[in-house]
Amino acid sequence: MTLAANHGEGPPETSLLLCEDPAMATERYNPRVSEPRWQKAWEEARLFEAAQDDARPTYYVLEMFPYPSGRIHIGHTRNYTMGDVVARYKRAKGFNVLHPMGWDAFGMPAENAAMQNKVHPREWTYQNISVMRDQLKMMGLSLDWSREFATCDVEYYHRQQMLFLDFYEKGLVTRKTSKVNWDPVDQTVLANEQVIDGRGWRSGAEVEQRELAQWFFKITDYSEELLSAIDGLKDWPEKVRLMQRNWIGRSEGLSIRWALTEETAPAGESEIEVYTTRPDTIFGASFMALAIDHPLAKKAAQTNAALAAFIEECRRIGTSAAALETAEKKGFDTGIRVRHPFDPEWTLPVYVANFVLMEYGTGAIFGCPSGDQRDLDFANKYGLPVIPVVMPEGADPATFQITEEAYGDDGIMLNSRFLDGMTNAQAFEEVARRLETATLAGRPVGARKVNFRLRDWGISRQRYWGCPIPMIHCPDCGIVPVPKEDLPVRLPDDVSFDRPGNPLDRHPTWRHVTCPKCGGAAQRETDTMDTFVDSSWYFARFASPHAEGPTDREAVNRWLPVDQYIGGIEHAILHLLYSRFFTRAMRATGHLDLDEPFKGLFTQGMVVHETYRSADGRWLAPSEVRVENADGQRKAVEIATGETVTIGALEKMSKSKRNTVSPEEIIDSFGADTARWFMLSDSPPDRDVEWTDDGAAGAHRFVQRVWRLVSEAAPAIAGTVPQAAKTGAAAAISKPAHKALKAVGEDIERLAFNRAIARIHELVNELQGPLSGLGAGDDAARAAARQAVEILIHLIAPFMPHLAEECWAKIGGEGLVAASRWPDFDPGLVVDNEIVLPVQINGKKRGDLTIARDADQAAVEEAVLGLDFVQKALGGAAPRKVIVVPQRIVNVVA
RNA sequence: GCGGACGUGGCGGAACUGGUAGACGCAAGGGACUUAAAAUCCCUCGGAGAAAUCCGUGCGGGUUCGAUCCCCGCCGUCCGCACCA
Repeated sequence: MTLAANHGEGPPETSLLLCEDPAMATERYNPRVSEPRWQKAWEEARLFEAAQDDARPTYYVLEMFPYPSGRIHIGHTRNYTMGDVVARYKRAKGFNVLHPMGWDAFGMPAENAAMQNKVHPREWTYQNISVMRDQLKMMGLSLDWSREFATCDVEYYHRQQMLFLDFYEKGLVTRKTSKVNWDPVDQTVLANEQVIDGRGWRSGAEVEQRELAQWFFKITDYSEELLSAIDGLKDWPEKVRLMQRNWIGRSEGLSIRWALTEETAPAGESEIEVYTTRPDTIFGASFMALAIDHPLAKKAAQTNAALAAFIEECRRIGTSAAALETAEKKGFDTGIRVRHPFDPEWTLPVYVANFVLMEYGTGAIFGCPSGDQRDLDFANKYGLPVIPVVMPEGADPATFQITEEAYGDDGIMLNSRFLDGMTNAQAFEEVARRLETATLAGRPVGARKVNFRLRDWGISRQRYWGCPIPMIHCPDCGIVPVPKEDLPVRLPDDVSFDRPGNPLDRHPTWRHVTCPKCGGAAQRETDTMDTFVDSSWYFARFASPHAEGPTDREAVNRWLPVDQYIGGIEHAILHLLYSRFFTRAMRATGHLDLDEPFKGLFTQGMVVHETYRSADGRWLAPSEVRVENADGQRKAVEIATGETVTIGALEKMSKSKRNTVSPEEIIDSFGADTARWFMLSDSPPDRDVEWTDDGAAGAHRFVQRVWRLVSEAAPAIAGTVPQAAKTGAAAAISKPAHKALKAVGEDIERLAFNRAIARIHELVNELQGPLSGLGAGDDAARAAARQAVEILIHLIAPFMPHLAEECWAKIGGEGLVAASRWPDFDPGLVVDNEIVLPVQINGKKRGDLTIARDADQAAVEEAVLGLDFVQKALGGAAPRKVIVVPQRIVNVVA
């Protein structure tokens, strides 16, 4: 049955359930009544507001804040539930917890909505926020709403403009003309990170290359630091650390200056500088290749019409990044020749080639066909020499050849004069050493150089709904920053969205200002900032959301770094790298005193759901489908038509595939606790979880089961003083409770929520019997039961906070569970005096041995050899060996 | 092409540092209660076998008293980067 088909019927509301004894009739737990009640109680007690003047140790847990798209998605709720479990647990452990929430509220969907629905982006955004805030509140999240802000609040972007000006003063902002990724549909510039397979990440349109003057943050100033500091991020997933390392892309090589021959050099040119990571292969060089934008290529084209035509053709074909990736490797011989740095008699042709990138290295390469497949293809196409210079160890230099497949691995040098016989690593050093001391025009020919793949961060966006860049263009003074006292630069309200492009550009008055320097007529910068800027420091603003400056330094230093940050893997590079840069830039400008914003990072999996498709190809929502189980086969039927539906793969919930289940539906049917519990059970939090109605129903059964267990035990334990029992029958109550208490705490610390949940299930299974048979006379059992129930309530509280409060009230607990301390386990109760040791014979388990926990090795060995099945296996012979792993296992080798 | 992760019952998964493989949940089957249903409770649930027992963590080897875990070689799935010189 689908969830929505169940909707309405739902679980019985407050029906009375008849138990064996009518006097014990237990009302079903009704989340629809309980959950709002406890949410109100928490809010009134202001339990989740983090105090600045609190001596307890701080703990900052943060989930990536949502974009206010309109409704909370189920993926959000899983993310926030994880953070909430941590927040509630840490609070119970005595930490002063900061767990804030805000809105990543600038961005294009608001403008798209404005264009489609004639609604102002501001109105659309704040309306969405209001809806989504209510939805989040229904989840029972322990958030500090007093710190809430949206990045489109003028109070927030005002401070962001302050930061921009500070960064500018510090030299961390530049304006440069550069080739940018232009999205022709959204009419805006995209960062490299926003181009996926040559297409805009949002519009899906093929991205074009354009030359534009843009504002950049100089993230490359921190390339080395951002890379090396990754080693210190011990509580980050290895996967993310690796992705960041690859993205920064450090390589060590040599830059080499090649002299042009005098007779072929264009006027005023005398050399080409190339960057290589393989200087060892320099004797395998057979051509040079320049990017089409390389200054020398441009110069040569001035006097060479055919070359100019070639460059123009490449530019035309190569306007989109997608085309670049599939384009054939093509080159054009410029006629220019260079001299080999180790042999002035040896000259090489200089080509202009469409595959050389101006943005990386120096925009020029030397081609070594034998060591690089792309160079080999190029050489074969244009009939250039192929000289093998590196061969696998053990190969014969006399016969080793390269024809169709290049050899790019490590090996031994050949055909390389003074390098022959060296390893390529030795040859690298030798070439570097010699070229560093050789000179050309009075300067060294070669220089060791570290290169990075990372580019500066272009932040200009030709959009309205973003943070205005506080700069002014004066015809006389040039670029002039807006004086800080003139901030904020507010977005105008009266804008139109009837055309694509930037409404700020065509606003009648907004852009016209007087120059702060000369007082003359000047123009405002109409670009706004990339929304990734907004999310690069919001975590710092939460520490002091109402501070006059961007941060209150004392507060931010106190709370940061974020102890546990939780979000999707899709932000492994962009958002996290930008935030790491921003933190450093804010340190450099005196806004805080730390390097790394996020101490612990956790990337959670998605919530996925089956997809349903009708015979005529329509996607069907789960609520439109009934799934039946017939002869062990699952069958889906469209409710409206009765037609059979194809059950498709598990996919991320999406509007297009219609495989969504909304948080409201779930809360309506089962309550927030059930949703929270289900989303964290079964699947490990870093993996995807499949939303199934059966699973949700199972979680709800458990909610009711806990409620029944506690409320049925309540009469027997009300007014009883909790007391653990170490011996006797009551120990069967205390021991599992304390063991679970220890294990669940450890599991939450490790974010192993699925394991914690399994442990709680076990505890309930173990308590079921003893608690249902509680006699009035047995004081020890009642005291132990009281304590075990209190422990159980504390264990479920981070996951199912409303149910925990209801249970707590039921047994007459004082105050709120949300405000109470996590109980301490008794170490004496989590170990048993007698243990059951598995006994193996030749590595296979053949039986058990029950023995005192502290029995020494000899005693264990003796007892094992006395066991019937051991003696039988040995057949009277002495064992060859007996391995006793203390408190683990015994292995008898026969 | 480069880099990485993963592969365990019908399903999601557990198994800590090399020490009882399958915890816990879901699904399924059987039973109890009920006029009936729902709810609840009990039992079964990797494969073969009547049982003893044997086999079993993608496949093939290896190390070890002992391997889901470590090593070597394959196969498969997923992810990231990708003309990076």
